[in-house]
Amino acid sequence: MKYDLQLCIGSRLRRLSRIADGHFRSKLSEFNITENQMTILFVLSKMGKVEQGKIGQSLILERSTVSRNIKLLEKQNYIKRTSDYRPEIELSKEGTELVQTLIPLWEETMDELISKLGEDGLTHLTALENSFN
Amino acid sequence: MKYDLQLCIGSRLRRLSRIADGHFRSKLSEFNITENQMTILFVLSKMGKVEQGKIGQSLILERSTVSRNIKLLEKQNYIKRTSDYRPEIELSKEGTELVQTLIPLWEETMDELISKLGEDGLTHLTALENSFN
DNA sequence: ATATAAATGTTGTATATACAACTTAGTGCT
DNA sequence: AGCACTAAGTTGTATATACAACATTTATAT
Repeated sequence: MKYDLQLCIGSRLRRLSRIADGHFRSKLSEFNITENQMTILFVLSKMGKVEQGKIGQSLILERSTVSRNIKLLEKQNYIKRTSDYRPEIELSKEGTELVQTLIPLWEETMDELISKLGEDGLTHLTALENSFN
Repeated sequence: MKYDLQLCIGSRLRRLSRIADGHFRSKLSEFNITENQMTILFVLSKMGKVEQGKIGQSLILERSTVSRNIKLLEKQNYIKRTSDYRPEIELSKEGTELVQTLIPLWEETMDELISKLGEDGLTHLTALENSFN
């Protein structure tokens, strides 16, 4: 055996992502929103009015994942979209307000995680990302 | 804004895990097996005959996830389990053979990923894990 | 020994993700 | 204009995951 099976990079990253998600999710329990949807709202908050496809490009999410999330967010009136086949998406007033509510919670979670990861943690994470690109 | 929204540790780890999974998955296309199931088979290969719950403890997987995967693996005769309420699980002959087939493919993928991550990559990953524990 | 509590397994529900198939729209070529 | 090609959105299917509800088994307390 060249490597120990415990070293599997796939299962380790899956686990890390489950842990991080759990932290964010625990802050979201009172909102009818998932971590992933929060991320999409944040991206929209940054990008303003954009084609749906841009969201996936920005987060490297599959088209279908974006499509379904957009539908869920629209159902809750957090986003508006034009009726084109390739719609343009933007936050609604409610969505903008929700983002303002979520940001402090998100920041708390980031504080929590960064205090766990330590100063170097983010550096390690960035290093991993850079090598994967 | 205390942090840039792009820094979100949750979405970044989700993305890293999607990338790594993609590498493993591309090697598994000819097998009727997922990355996660492969990991479970590998754990069983290490642990021998164990209670189902030990699998989840080892991989930090939810009971329900383990339960469903065990069912899928049993359907393909890769594992055997006792008929108790808390069954003991072990690889079948087919499962053991599959593991032997998968190990070289898994090693190739690990080589690929490690060549991307570089020497320090694994160190970074380990550092992240240690701080999350 | 029996009742209660704790641990574990299963199942239902909802989202996340990948991938394939299909739809629709836009582009370029002739 | 008409046709082929491409890009993007949607939907279906299957697994991954979380969480809740429920079932079963084991442990504990009296």
